[in-house]
Amino acid sequence: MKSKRTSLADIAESLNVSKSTVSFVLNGKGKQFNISETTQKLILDKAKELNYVPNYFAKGLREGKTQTIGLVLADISNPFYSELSKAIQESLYEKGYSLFIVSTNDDSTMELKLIRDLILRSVDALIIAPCNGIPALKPVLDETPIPVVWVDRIGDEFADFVGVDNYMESAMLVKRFSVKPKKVGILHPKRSDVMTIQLRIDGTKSACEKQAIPYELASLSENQKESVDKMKQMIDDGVDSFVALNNKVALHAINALNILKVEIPKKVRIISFDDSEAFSYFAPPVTALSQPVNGIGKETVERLMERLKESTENRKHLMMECSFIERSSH
Amino acid sequence: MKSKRTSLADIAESLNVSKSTVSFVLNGKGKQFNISETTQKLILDKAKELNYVPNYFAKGLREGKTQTIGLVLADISNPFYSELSKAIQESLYEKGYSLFIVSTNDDSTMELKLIRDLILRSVDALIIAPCNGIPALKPVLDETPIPVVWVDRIGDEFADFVGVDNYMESAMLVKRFSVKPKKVGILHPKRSDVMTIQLRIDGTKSACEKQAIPYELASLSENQKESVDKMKQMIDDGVDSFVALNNKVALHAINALNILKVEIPKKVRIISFDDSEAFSYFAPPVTALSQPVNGIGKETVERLMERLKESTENRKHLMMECSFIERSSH
DNA sequence: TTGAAAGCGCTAACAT
DNA sequence: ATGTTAGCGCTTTCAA
Repeated sequence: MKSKRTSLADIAESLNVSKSTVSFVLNGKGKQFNISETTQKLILDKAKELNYVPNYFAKGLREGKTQTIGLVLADISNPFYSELSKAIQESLYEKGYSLFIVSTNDDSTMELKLIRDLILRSVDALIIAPCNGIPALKPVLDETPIPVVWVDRIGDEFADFVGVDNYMESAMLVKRFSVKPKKVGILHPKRSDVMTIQLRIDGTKSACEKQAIPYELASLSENQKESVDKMKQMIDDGVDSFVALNNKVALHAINALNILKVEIPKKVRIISFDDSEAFSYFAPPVTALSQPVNGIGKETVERLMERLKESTENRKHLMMECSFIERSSH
Repeated sequence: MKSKRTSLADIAESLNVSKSTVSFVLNGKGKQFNISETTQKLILDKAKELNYVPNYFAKGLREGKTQTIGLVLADISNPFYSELSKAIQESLYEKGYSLFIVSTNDDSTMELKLIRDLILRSVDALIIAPCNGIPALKPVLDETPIPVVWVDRIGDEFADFVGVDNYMESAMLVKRFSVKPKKVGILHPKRSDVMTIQLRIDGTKSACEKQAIPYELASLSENQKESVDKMKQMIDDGVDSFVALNNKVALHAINALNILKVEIPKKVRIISFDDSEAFSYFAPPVTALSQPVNGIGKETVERLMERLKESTENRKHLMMECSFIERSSH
C-alpha cells in the first residue's frame, strides 16, 4: 500500500516536459501531435515507474462522461436477477463500461432513494427493473438527462424495454401439459401485486377461459402447513394441473405434493414459470419455463448503447422468447 | 428527460449571489457563515426549482474521496456471493457508501483486470474474495494507497480477513452424523484448487484420521452418469457417510443417491457444507452447514470502516461460526 | 453577511 | 515538436 498517488504533473515535472505532452502520450495521441519517439518512451517509462493512474474525477469532470451504468433491481440474491446482472456486467465490460448494482428489496421508497443516489453519482444511464410504484419514479427520471432502459418489468410505455411476454408465455403453459387439464391450479406468491406476477395470473386465466378449462387460484408461502392444506384442498376440488407462477412457489408446491404423497406426474402435473438449478435434481425432475437471462442482458445493453449514442432511433419493447424445459413433472 | 444539468453557478447567477454563498447554503453551512434566512430560502427554493444535483466529479476531485467501495467476487450468480453482496451493500449504504460489484468467474487474469479498473475508478477501498492466484495481485495492490479487506478466502496473511474456518468447520462435520461413520466419502467439486475447498478437504481428512475412520475422495460434476458411477463405487467400497464440500456437489450426490434408490438416512447419510434454499424441500430434507453470510457481510464492512479511518488498529482475521442445520439426511 | 479567487487533475485549443 | 493556458464544477480561505 503506497501512500500517495502520482499525478500527471508529477511526471511532467520529473521529466521537464509539459503536462499536455504527458497527457497526449498517455492517451495514445503521441503520433497525432508529433511527439518524438524518445520523449514518448521517456514518458511511458516514467509513468510506469511512478505507477501513474489517471484521476478518474478530473477526467470525469473534464469529459462529462463516467462510463458507468446504474442497475436497479428488486433483489440481487434472486437467482434470476443475479444471473441477469452478471450478463449485463459482462456485456457492459466489453464496451468499457462499469456497473453499479443496487438492490431495492421491492421497496418503492428504497428504490427512489437508490435511483437518486445513482443520479447523484452521475451514471451515464440507468437500467431499471422497477417495483410497482413506477409513477413515483417518473418525476425524478423526467428531471434528469440520464437515459433509462427498463428490464424485466415495464416501467414506462414510451421507453425502451427488454424482457419477456409474461402474459403470453404463461397462457401457453396451459397447453403444455401431457394430459389435457381437467382443472388448473394457478399458484402465485403472496405478493401478487408485482407486475410480472399479475400478468402471469391474467395470462393463465385467459388461456383457461379460452379452452373452457375451470381453474382455481391460490397463494403459497414458506408456511408449509398452510401450503399443504391449500394444495390438498385444490386437489380435492379436482385440480390435476398446476401452474406455479415462479420458482419459489413451485418449490413450495412440490414440497407439499411430496408430503401429501401425491404422485407426479401420474396423479397431478406441475409446470414452473422460471427455472431453477435444483429442479433437475428433484424426483421427478421439474418441468419449467426458462427465461433467456443472458439474451435479456445482452439486448438490454444493446438498447442502452443506442440511447447513449443519442440516436433518434425509436424506443422499442423487446419481448424475448422463453424456452420450455421438458423434464418429467408435466 | 431534461437536457442539461443545473450547476452551482446557474443558481448563483439567476439569484445574483456568489457561488460560494450558494455552496454554503446547499451544504447546510448557512448558519455557520451567517447567511440571512432570506437568502438561504431563496437559494434552497431556486435549487429545487432548477432541480439541482451536485456534480459528483467536481466534488470528488475537490475532496479526494469517492464514497465508493469495490467488491470483487468469483461469481455473483453463486447464491453465497449474491447474498454476501446484498449484505455488504446494505451495511455500506447505511454508512453512505456505494458499491461496485464485479464478478471474476474465478479467472485470475480477469480478476487482475477488474481490480485495476476499480482502482482506476478511485474506489476508496476494496473488498476481495480472491481466486487462487493471489501472488499476482500483490504487486498491484502494493502500489495503490487503497486499503483491502479480504472476504471468504484469505488473500494476504497480513491484511484483514472475514470468513469462516473452513478447515475446522469441515472437521467438525465428521462427528455430526447420527451414526458413527464406518467409512467417509469426501465429495468435492472438480476444481479443488480453490483455497476454501482445499481447506475443507484437509479438514475432513484430518478429522477422519484422528478418529481412525477410513475415507475416500471423489469429485462430482454435472455429468450425471459419472456421478452415479462414482457414488455406486463408493457405496460398494463401504462408504456410509458422505460429506459434500459445497452445495452443488451435494445436489449431484443426492441426485445420484435417488437414482441408485439408496435410502437416506437409513442406508447412507449425507451432510452438505453450505446450505441451499432447495435443501428443505428435498425428501428427505438435507442437513447442512450454513455460513453466516449476513454476519460476514456486516463484519467485513466494520473492518473496512476501521481501515478507512486510517486507524492503526491491528489487522484481524475474523473467523465467524457456521451453524449446523439439522434436517433429516444425516 | 457576502464575494472573489485559488486550486483539485485533466484535456485540448491555441501559441510558439 | 512541445509548451501555455483556460476551464470543467466545486469547496474554502481570505478579503471586504
